[in-house]
Amino acid sequence: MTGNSRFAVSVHVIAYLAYKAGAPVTSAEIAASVDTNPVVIRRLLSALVKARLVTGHKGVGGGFGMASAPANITLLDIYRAVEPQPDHGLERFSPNHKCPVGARIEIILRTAFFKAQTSMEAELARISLEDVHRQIKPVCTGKR
Amino acid sequence: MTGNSRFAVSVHVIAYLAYKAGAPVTSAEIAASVDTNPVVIRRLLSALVKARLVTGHKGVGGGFGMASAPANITLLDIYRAVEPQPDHGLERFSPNHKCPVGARIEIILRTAFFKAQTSMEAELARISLEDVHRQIKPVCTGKR
DNA sequence: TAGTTATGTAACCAACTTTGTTACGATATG
DNA sequence: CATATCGTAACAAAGTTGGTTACATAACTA
Repeated sequence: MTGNSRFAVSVHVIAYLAYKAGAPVTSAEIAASVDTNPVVIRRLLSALVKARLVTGHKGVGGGFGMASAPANITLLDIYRAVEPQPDHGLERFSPNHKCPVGARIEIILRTAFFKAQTSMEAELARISLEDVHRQIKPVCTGKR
Repeated sequence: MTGNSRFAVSVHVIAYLAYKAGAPVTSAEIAASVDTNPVVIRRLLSALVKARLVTGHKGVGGGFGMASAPANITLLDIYRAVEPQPDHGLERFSPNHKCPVGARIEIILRTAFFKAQTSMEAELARISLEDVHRQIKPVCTGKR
């Protein structure tokens, strides 16, 4: 049970917006789909709006909607919008620089983590919201 | 300050063992290099011994040492030894399955996370402890 | 065998993170 | 003006992490 669910929930949220494309969707409605509190959803949507992935409107008849076509949004866009830069534990890692190992290990680890992270992000960039949406649609339309 | 430092510290620990190759090294000595408590080091070493990356001996003249040549150990071996399988937040994510999005999103996310994780691990597998050791050695030997 | 050194691990604590919740102000609609 | 909705602060409960103490176990030395 390590880490947080912000990214997972955010993908769900945007997938829901794509699913309900057109009409504005309230945080309460999305919360019902995710099974959580509307404030949790609004917190994430706040970050997604700042990243220009989503638009939001207050007041009667307000709610949220996609800011662009699903084909133009990747999972990496969502990941970057809601997750801080991972530090892989280097924040709380300050070895003894008087030891040759302690003096050099940080830059070595930074380099390794950067490669690993870059590779992971490239994989997320290969998946678009359209890919996600395509796997949800059939349940509602096809099959009769 | 997200995540933990187990992997980072573990790489430091094994790099230190490689650096001190031959003689057994105590948890207290490693702790001085990492700048933490010996128990923290022994906790990680316990996992590394179980993964057969490291050997340990009790008693006078005891301590830890590498179980194989640095060329035969990759960062992925260390990662798997000390980190649990990441769940990317799916553990605490149980959407409403009555909603078509909630019903399908879990498997979609699982697939995406698996690809991302696999890609990241492949990158860690490309870095051996010998690569790490090579970047530490020069400080102690060369340059005169 | 006694004394010393070192590991193995349990128990506990403080600090931090994460999520859910209440509350309330701001804003848009009609 | 009344209502719906967002935006965000404040707080609590539960879990994670790293540091610390404590002590049992094991191995070496004399």
